[in-house]
Amino acid sequence: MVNHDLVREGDQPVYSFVVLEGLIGSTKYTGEGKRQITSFFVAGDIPDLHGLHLSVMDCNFSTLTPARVGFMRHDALRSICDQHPRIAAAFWRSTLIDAAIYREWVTNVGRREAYTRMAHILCELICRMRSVGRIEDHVADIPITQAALGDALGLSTVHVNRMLQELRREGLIATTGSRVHARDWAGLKRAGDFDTTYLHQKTPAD
Amino acid sequence: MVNHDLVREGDQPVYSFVVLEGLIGSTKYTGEGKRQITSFFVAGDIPDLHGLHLSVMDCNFSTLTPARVGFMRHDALRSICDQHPRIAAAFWRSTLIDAAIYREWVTNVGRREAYTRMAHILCELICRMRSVGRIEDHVADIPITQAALGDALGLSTVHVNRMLQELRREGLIATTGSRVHARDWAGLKRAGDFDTTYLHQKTPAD
DNA sequence: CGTCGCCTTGAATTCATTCAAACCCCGTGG
DNA sequence: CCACGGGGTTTGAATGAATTCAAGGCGACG
Repeated sequence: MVNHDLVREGDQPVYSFVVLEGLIGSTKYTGEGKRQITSFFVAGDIPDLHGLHLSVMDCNFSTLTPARVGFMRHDALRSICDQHPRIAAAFWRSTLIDAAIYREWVTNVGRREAYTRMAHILCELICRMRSVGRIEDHVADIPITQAALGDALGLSTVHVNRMLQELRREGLIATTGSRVHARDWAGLKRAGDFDTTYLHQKTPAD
Repeated sequence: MVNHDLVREGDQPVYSFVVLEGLIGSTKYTGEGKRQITSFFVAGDIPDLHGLHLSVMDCNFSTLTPARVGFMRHDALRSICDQHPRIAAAFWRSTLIDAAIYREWVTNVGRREAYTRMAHILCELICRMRSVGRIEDHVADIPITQAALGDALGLSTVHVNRMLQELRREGLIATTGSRVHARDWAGLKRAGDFDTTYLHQKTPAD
């Protein structure tokens, strides 16, 4: 159920999919076999809309937690786009926000140190889950492994573990099982050098 | 002329622009003031098409070398898109390729070590310049500073310098002034763990 | 009750940064 | 014509952040 590839690099899919439940990641592998998660996708997102206009996949989409998705044929999507330019524009916009998130990830991985990076990604996850109603009282249910977090942050599992400990020690988060509780949201944002602008949320859930 | 911001984070521009000459970078700054270049744009590219559908800029666009650009009003572009769905689709496709490049950059910065990372970015630059006819005999004229390369790779200037030296020592590249010569293209691609797929070039210039 | 996956811990190592200084090329002005 | 600066490159040494390796613990599940 977890780490299941829905689409693979090199594929030429005729379907896109929408996330109904769980967490999906777009992933790439280096020649050395190291995995990088390049973005998360939460309920409501359509991760691989780019397949509509790019014939060959340049990344994989895998489940990071148990998940449910719904598939949609490309030809159906295309005819919807042709007939309803507003929807086409909305799809386009959605892919542009994905790109904005990728940009932020490059910055996060390239220029922030591990502790800040960790806090930042938690902020993003919480914001995005909140905007689709998956957060209650700053508590997010994210049954993602520390290894996966490492793949998203470009860090080793061991170091992810230490950074999480430090965030707990600082009183910024608490974890019980798969739940992450943002105990000090303002502090977490500060620690993560986090600014929601890049998410382009209509209601800046903050 | 260099390091000139054409557009700034937070702006709500009414123009997009096309690169006519030179190298443009999309950049972001962390709270600590560190710069990350999240992508390059070469002649023919339209870097900030996303401004068409996202009202506020989440990154800057700066010149990395002396450059010439041409501006285009958003309302003009929008009416072109409305009247010519084929052009709209081409624009959309172009932004999707940008996103694919961002994904690769996340991977490059997150999971490849400095030497490989450096080789990889040179491969990308050379491929993209070649596809728009800016390369003769594997020689690229890229008057970009090592500091800028560092900002693109998430590395310090000093380390960029050392990695370039190593690439020279291995006989993969030669540099004279601002010219980079890929002396051993196959070797450089191997060293950079480089696969052109993500560039989605129609004529895989390789 | 044993096993498997995931989390945690410590110590040694490595990769990359930082700091500081020297160098080089090139354009400018005395 | 040469001294002067300035931006960019190069070098070495010391430091630091994160990885790797290896082992142990913890909890869920068959």
